[in-house]
Amino acid sequence: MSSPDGLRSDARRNRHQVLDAARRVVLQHGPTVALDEIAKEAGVGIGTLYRRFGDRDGLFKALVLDALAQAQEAAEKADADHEVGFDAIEAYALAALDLRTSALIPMLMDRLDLHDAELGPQRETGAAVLQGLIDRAHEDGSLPRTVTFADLGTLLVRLSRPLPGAVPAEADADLARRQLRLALLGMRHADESTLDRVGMSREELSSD
Amino acid sequence: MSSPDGLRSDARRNRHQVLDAARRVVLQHGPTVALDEIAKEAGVGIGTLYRRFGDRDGLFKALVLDALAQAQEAAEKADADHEVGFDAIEAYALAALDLRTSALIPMLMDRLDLHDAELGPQRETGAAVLQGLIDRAHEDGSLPRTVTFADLGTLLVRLSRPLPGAVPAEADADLARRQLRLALLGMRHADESTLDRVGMSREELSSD
DNA sequence: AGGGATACGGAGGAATTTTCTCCGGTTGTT
DNA sequence: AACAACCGGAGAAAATTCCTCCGTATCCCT
Repeated sequence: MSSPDGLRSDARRNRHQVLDAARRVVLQHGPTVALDEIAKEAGVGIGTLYRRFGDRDGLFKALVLDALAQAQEAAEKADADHEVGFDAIEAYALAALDLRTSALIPMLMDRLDLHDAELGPQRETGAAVLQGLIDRAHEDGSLPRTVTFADLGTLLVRLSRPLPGAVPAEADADLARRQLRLALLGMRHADESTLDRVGMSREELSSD
Repeated sequence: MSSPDGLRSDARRNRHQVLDAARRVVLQHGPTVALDEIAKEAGVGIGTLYRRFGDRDGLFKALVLDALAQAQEAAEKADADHEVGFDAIEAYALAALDLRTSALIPMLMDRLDLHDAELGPQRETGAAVLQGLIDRAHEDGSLPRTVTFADLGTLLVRLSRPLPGAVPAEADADLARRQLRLALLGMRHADESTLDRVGMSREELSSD
């Protein structure tokens, strides 16, 4: 037991494979997919999945925690690396697209306990970081104030979901990046003829 | 029996309600939803659904045929109404967003028989009309040649899918329209710094 | 308004799918 | 080498979904 998590090396490897497979499969088929499907995609027996995660909700919680941590790391890096607010947003958005976190979380929303002691705060922090990037870009004038959290957040959700049908992952990712670039270009130059009013805030998006 | 389809008035009304409900529910939950779910959303007994459509594939075929016809009508109107190619595309895209046809068809793809005598040609024609709009916009210079069928088509797919999670339909549609406007603005002004190469053609998208 | 044809809802048994435990065998660690 | 940790997946139990059938309701024509 040379590792901090107390897992044997094969167990740790399998754990990661399951988490990776779960991300792909859930994004593709939604939160009701059979767990066997995930195990198969991970190249692992179904018993291994249950042993490691307990049940469906346990797996999903681990999945979201993992994804949130990666996204937050990307956001902090983007924030630190770029002087201009808009450039930080662009860097973060491209990274988030690869992780696909933005789509994963709302897809699992109704199966997740948002008052969970770990999940709640982590999720709150995750959203706050993007909000921070947007505020900065508003303030330095690199992003029009009509473009808001809801616009950017849900754009990432839409672009992060795999296309329905049998589209190769490579083509899908390539198209998503192109579409992100186009939308960002649009955002940068949006005036009142493009968007006739200010978009929704973070609060409006989740409550209303 | 005063009607051409030989249906009684209540039967025809129910048929439409089922088709409408199916569109919403399939977009939200994918092609494997329980048919009971669709019947419930339509406010109709499960027996009525089976009586009218035979089975799942029968329902889906009718659904796609219906959606394709509406989309084609919208495309032809957009084509006729606008002098500039780009404007026609914009008009069509906004209409298609309301219909959500673009997402529906790929979602049902693997359950559909594309060699079906009705489905095949109708689908072919549907795609050809959008291709025609794009060609026109390329030729009159209102759309950069780096932006292709795959870019526009899959953008519409992504924007047409309802957001995952419990987002009210009204907010979802509003966000989708904003995002479409932003992306179109980006497309209009895309140069080689935004898109470094030409996108995929219709053939490349479906085969590769 | 009456009568026949058409259509409706949904209960419930059959069929399918999904869950999740258990244990004989394997692999990693010391 | 020896022990503990881990693995795969068969298969019984549970849950879900399908889809027919029939007593009742609605429509449409005369």
